[in-house]
Amino acid sequence: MKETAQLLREKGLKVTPQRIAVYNMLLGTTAHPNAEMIYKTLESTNPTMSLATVYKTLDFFKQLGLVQELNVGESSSRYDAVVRCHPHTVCRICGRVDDLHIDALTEVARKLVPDLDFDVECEQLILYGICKECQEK
Amino acid sequence: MKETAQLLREKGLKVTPQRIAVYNMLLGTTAHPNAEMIYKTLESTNPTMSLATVYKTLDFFKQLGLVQELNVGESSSRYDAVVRCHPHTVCRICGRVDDLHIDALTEVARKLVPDLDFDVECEQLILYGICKECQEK
DNA sequence: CTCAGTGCAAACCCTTTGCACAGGA
DNA sequence: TCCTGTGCAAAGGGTTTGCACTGAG
Repeated sequence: MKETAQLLREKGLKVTPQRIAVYNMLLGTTAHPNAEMIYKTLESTNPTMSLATVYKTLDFFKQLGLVQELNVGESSSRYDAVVRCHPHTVCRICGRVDDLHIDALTEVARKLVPDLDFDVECEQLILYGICKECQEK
Repeated sequence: MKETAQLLREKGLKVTPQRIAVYNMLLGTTAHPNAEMIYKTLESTNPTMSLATVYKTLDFFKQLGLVQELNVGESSSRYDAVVRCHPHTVCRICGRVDDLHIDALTEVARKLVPDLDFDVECEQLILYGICKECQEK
């Protein structure tokens, strides 16, 4: 994708096939993959890609604010190209992680917080439970 | 503490000095320590205690619902003897983790959720930001 | 041409596991 | 006594690092 290359270039970064591949992969999914999943997905199209590069690239994007790291209690981190704070649901049966597009939660959290002696930069809401598919089984 | 021993006994568990020590340590702190911190704290009073036992004990308590595992994005998990779902603040400067006793947040989250095809069992809200002490520096 | 990015393997950290011994019930 | 819990050391999984090579600018 051309846009990704341009985005990186604008930020003054070197544009490499690996970086483009990782970022595009994240843009094209809502599955909140971890490094391993990203690596496996890109393996076929980018045969020389290494897992270490995936980690380095993700870390790099994170510093730049292009990518968000998400920790839902698993052993490995998941990644999201949507960097705006937003709530997630995590199914404890199948493990799927979904976005919740309910701004109200974030707004309420923000309103209740000013009384605290705490300067909130980002609020992370995770709902643990059972997803629709797993309920039906 | 006698209560801890009794609590364990009621649940039909063996009462060992290690289990009592770990549970009491968690009851007596609001610092949300990780396994390493618990181990270091107990080292002086329980010289034979091993880190592996701390892990095993914490895992055991978790299964029993006596302790809650908390993941705030660090490499290691933190633990809390308060098992009721409640929000936390995490300072990105000093790393301290504090409890937030604002039920309203949880209630709002619950109210907004029924429309979803998702059966929520526990909502976890983490506010990332800067604590009072770190703001003052 | 230069220097940052990549790929590999080794190192690293946190956590779990296997196994013999110790100590609660 | 019996069996579970403990402690040690080794293994395990995810992530990071060191270093020589590659390739983008």
